[in-house]
Amino acid sequence: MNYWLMKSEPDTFGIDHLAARPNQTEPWDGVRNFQVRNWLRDDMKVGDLAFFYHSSCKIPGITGIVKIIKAGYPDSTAFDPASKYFDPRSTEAKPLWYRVDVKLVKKFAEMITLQQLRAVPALQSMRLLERGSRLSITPVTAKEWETILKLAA
DNA sequence: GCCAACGTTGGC
DNA sequence: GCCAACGTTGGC
Repeated sequence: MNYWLMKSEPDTFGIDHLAARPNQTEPWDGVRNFQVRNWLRDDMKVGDLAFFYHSSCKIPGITGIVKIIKAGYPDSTAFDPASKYFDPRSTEAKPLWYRVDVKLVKKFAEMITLQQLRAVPALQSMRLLERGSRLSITPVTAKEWETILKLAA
């Protein structure tokens, strides 16, 4: 089983949006980066857990945990000319982009801020914290996962 | 709003 | 296949 960190802008789709969804479930679509696409398509499995991260906001940080409840399948927003994620290179016969479905597991009482994460020596090599890291989904090691969970306690 | 970092595009 | 230009991300 793998661990992940998934970024979202709280103004667009934050953890409270997810909490308000029927079944607290949502397709994670709109990813248009090949590296992340490969993880979505090949590596994110049912039962994997991910931190839900708020980015591009006043206080960025981890706000909770979600679970992958459906593994990679074609992102149909790429087929829809009306969607802002439309990509004519992707077809139903040969899909280019993928998504997974996530379900809310837990919203933290207190957000773990990016600033807090940076201050933890055990997290220095975390993918998220790498210089210039911009990927909307990044892998998290089991060790990092445990370390961060303790911060949430 | 600025700007560093970096992925993608497209001309050659 | 190189690489400059461009666009986007995202923290500050």
